[in-house]
Amino acid sequence: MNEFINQLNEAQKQAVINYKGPSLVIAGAGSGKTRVLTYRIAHLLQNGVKPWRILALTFTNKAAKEMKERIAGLIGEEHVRSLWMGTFHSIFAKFLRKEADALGYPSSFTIYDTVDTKSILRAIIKELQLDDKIYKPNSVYSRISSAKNDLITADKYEKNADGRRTQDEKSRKPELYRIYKIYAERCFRAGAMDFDDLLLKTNILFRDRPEILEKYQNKFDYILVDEYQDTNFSQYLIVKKLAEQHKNICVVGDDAQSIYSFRGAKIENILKFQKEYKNHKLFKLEQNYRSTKNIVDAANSVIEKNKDRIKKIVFSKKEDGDKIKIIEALTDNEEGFVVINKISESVITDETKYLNHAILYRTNAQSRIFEEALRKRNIPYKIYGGTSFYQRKEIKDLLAYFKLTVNKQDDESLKRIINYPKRGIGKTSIDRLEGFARENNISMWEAVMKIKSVSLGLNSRAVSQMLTFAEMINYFTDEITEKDAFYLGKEIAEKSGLLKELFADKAPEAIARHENVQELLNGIKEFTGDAEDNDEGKLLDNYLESVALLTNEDNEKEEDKNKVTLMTIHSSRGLEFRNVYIVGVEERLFPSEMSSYSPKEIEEERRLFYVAVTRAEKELVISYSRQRYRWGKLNDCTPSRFIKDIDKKYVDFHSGYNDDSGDNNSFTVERKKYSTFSSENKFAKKSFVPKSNKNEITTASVKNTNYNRKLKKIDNNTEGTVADNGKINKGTKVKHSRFGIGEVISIEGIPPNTKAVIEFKSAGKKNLLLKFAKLEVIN
DNA sequence: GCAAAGCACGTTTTT
DNA sequence: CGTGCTTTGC
Repeated sequence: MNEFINQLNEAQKQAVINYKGPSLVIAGAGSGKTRVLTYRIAHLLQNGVKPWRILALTFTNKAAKEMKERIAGLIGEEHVRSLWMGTFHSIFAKFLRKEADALGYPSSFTIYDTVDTKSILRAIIKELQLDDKIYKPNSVYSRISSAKNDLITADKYEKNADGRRTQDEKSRKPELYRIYKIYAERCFRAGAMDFDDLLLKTNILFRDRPEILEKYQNKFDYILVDEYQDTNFSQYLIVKKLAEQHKNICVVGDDAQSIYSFRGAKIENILKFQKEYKNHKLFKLEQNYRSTKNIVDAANSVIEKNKDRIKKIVFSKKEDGDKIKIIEALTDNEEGFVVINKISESVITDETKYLNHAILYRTNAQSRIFEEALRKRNIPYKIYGGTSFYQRKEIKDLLAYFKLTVNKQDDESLKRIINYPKRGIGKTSIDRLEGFARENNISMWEAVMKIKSVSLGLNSRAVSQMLTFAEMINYFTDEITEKDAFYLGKEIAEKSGLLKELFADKAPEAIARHENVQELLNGIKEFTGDAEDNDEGKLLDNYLESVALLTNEDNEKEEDKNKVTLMTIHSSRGLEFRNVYIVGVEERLFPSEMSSYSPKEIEEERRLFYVAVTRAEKELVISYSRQRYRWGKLNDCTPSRFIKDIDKKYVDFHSGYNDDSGDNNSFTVERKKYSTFSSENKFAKKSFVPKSNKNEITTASVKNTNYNRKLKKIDNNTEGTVADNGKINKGTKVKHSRFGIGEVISIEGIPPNTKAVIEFKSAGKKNLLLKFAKLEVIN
């Protein structure tokens, strides 16, 4: 009947065409899970189901976007537009705005991210005069988050409904429930919800307002959930309630790839689906289309060590392929060089392109070393994760202006910007304002409105500045419906003085910040498109809605295409690369030290390792180091137990790790190569880079990490002071305006970013960039 | 009220 | 080792 259905194997096909009633699709790694989901939706649409009657829930924006594109490719874009497809958080945020009234919230409620939440918690802990060494904001946060995900409200928590208070008392945090209570009240009063609230409040809404639940039950004929093994209790219950009416629910997932229990995901949800829906259909996708036999079999041999799992046999019909290479390095730096050399070799021999390579690590902190090594070799790369663009100070500042403009109750935003840029409103003034607001149960904004009629002992300048500030925000608010998001956003950036502040500052980091703000404005421009001034859905509040739940850049840029990928294993799930390098595979790092006490958590770490292994199509390299810096201290490391979990017949040892493997020579070779390159470094082997545009390659990928931000600083200022590099070599005696006299110990990097390590007589060892350091050569 | 300097703390993983 | 927060000194 339908052409595209014939592209599927039998199991996939069955999972696509049996769309009535509840179905469980267990999808092994690389077995075409997304394919089944997208074809199933396309099939539904072709059978006359209206797109707006389909709800498809994912965990990432990226997954939703990709699926939309693929469905559009199958049956045309017009069908896709009105699909309800998105993350749990974004879809239910939309519903909550519509139904906000029923919960006593404004429909323009603010969404707090983790950083906002933590800073509020920190403030509450302080107010309650609790010891923040015992009540660490991080652990308090995760405690509250976990309660919310289990649908324990602050009231229930106080009543000790599920024994949480007892637990807290045992761990000497008896006051936790009070923090939760105050936090919840404060959010409510500020008209704000955090991530977990978006799900919790949806549940409360469905519980307390049956007629609203019924409306949404009737709204959707078909419900699909991706990565079902990652749902927490709150999400599980939302899905269950929504599906009650029609029971056309299809959940897709893989218990072997469940890696988010730390944030409340319940692997049981997928395990108990079969009991819960008696007449369900079960589909198992077991053929892996991604990887060679060796890789698939090796992965199987690892996951077999886990007890908790649904039995399935993932298999590949591809060639056997190369064995997995295990590489030992002596230091973390060497690990970086060895891995980057491998990539370089593969690309030079024309076997692969940069985009075929991915470096996967357990923690974001590990990325730095690989960035450095890549940069030294002028290899283009992109980093995912780390501090998101939207969490940068300057971005949060501007967004705070937007938020306050839309929602005046938002105290957090007000505090953030009332004196930024500087208006002469000091900390004491703000504290008093806040104290007054709390005492009178009003928002800080309302307190400003009353500031003239009460005496808080503030100086008159602070008072008048506060009023001017409020006037400005009011002016912005008046414009919301008049101007589109881009126009108003730009106006706010200018009139607030924020752009000016950054522009006036010639410090390199201020320039980078200025550019970031410009980049945000570009993003708004893109959002607004070519819309006329007050088109529906193109206003500032609409933009805020769309941006609140974006964590990482979802828009891959054209220039980012041919680059080596660096990311955590968590964010790699669902992706595939020809060559994969799993790095830092050491005890206490992977598995993480924090999970090493509980067998359950070790199993989760093993699943994580399984995810990493199954990302590779053809070549897989696993590396570990014997020594590694941690918190500035050098530590000895041992290879991870997971390496031993792989059946030996799939593995090639390139190191002395395994004494009986016999061949230690190849590793010696690796190490020699590394030292050769590192010493020749200053001659910059540019021929390795396809287009020789120097450091711009890395500049283009400037995005996330702080390290990257520094790169950006440097590249922005190439016209700064450039020292005469030619004269400065190893051994040269130099004089620095601040550090005094010293001697150059070593030089590295490629001009104009040549770096020197200099030992100063009084100031000690310093790492300096020659183009910035005004050095005087002395004889 | 503001800048510079000192110090504590952190590393899981993310919507 | 870095970052960001708090304290200190003008």
